[in-house]
Amino acid sequence: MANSAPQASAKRADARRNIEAILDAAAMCLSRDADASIAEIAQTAGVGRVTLYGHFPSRAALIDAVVARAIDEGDVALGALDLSGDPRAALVRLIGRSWLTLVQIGALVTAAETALSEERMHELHQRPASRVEMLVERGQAEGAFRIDLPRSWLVGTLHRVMHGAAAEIEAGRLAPDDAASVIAATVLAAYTPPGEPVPPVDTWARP
Amino acid sequence: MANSAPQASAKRADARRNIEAILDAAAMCLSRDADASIAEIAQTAGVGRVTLYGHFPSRAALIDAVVARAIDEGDVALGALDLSGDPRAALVRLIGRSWLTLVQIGALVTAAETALSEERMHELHQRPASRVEMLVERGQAEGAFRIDLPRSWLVGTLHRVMHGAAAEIEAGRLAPDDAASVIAATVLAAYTPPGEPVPPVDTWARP
DNA sequence: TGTAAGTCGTACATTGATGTTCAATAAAGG
DNA sequence: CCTTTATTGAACATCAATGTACGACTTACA
Repeated sequence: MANSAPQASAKRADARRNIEAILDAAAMCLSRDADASIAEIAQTAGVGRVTLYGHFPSRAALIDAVVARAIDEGDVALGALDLSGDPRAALVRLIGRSWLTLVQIGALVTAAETALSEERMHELHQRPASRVEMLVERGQAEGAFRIDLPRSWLVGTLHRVMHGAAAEIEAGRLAPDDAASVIAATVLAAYTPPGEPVPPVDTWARP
Repeated sequence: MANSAPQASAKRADARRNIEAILDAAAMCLSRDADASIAEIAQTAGVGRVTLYGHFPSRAALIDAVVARAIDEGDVALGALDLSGDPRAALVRLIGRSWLTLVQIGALVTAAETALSEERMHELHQRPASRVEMLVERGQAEGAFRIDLPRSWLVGTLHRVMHGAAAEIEAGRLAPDDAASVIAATVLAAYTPPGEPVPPVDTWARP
C-alpha cells in the first residue's frame, strides 16, 4: 500500500471532462431559459441525468457552480482590459470587449435568483459589477459622466442596454456586428451630463 | 317557451362580479410573481379554485384576459395624452404616463411571455408600441432625436429602461417617486443626436 | 491486466401544479 | 317561492420535474 491518499480533488480524467461538459451545457441552457430542466442540461452535455447528480447534489448546487465559473471568467476578461485614460474611451473599450460575456452572466443571474439564497446572490452579483462601478465613479469624478443620476442606476443601465441588444439580435432586428457600436452609442449618450454635447461614437471607437 | 335565447353574455350578477375579482386578483398576483399559481390567484380573489376554472378554461386563457385588459386600460390612458409639440416634451409626458401603467403591470409581461404564443404577444404589444414609435418617428424627422440608430432600437431602449427602473425599485436602489424623472433623463439623453447637447430634464418636465 | 472509479438506464418515491368530476349548498331573479 | 344558475370543497387524474436506488456495464490508470 504505497501512498494512498486520494484527496477530494482526485477525480478521474473522464469525470473531470464530464464535469466541464455539464458546466458548459448548463451555462448554455440556463442562459437561454432560466427554467431549463436538469434532464435537458444532462442531455445537452451528453451524459445521463444520474451522472450529473453524481457530481452536483442538487439543482441549486449546479447553478451555483455555473454562475461562479461564469463570473470568474468574466472577471478575468475584465481584469485584462486597460480602463485608464478618458472614461468614455474606456467605457467603449469595455463594451466592445466584454458585452457578450456580461449578457451571459446576466441571464444566469436570472436563473440563480430563484435557486440561490439572497446572500449568495448578492455576493455573486456584487463582484463583477464593481469593476464597472469603479469606471463610472472615475468618469463622474472627472466630469465625463453625469452626476445627476445614482451611480447604481448608470451601472444598471449599461447592463440592461446590453441585455436589450441580445434580445434585439435574437429577434432579428439588430445585426450582431452592429451590437457593440449601438450599445456604445446609446450608453455614451445616456451617461453624458445634461448641457454637454453627446460624443459621437467613432470619436472613441477608433484607437 | 317564451324567449329563451340566452346570449353568451347572459351571466348572473354575482358571476360577473367574481370574474372581475378574479381578473383583479390575477393582475395583482401575476404582477408580483409571474409564476403565481392558480390556487393563489383564486384565494386572493376570494373564490374557490373550481369557480375560477368555471370562468377561465385554462391558465393561459386567464393570463390572456388579464393582459388584454391591462393593455386596454393603458392604451386608453395613453390615448388621452397630448403628444403634439416638441417631441422631447411629448416624450417626457409619455414616459410619465406609461410609467404608471407599467408599474401596475409589472411581472405580468413575464407571465405572458411564457404562457402566450409569440404571435399573440406581438399582437397585444402592437398598439401601445405603435404610439411610441410614431412619436419617435416624428422626433427623428424634426431633428430632435438621433437618426444614427434604428428606430426599433430606440423604442426598445425606452421599454427596457422602464423595466430596469422597476427592477431597481424592487431591489431598493431607487425611490419610486424618482423613477419617472430618472427614466426621462436617461432616455432623453440616449435619444439626443450626437454632437447636440443633452437637454436637462426639468426643461421639459415642467409644463 | 485487474480493479476501483465512473457511467448508464431504468425504475421509483415525492412534490407541486394544472385541470376535471361530483354532489351538496347558496343565491339570483323572474 | 321556486327554478335556474353559480359556488364550493374534496377527491381524483395527469403531468413534469427533482432527487434516489440499484445493477450492469465501461473505462481510466497503476
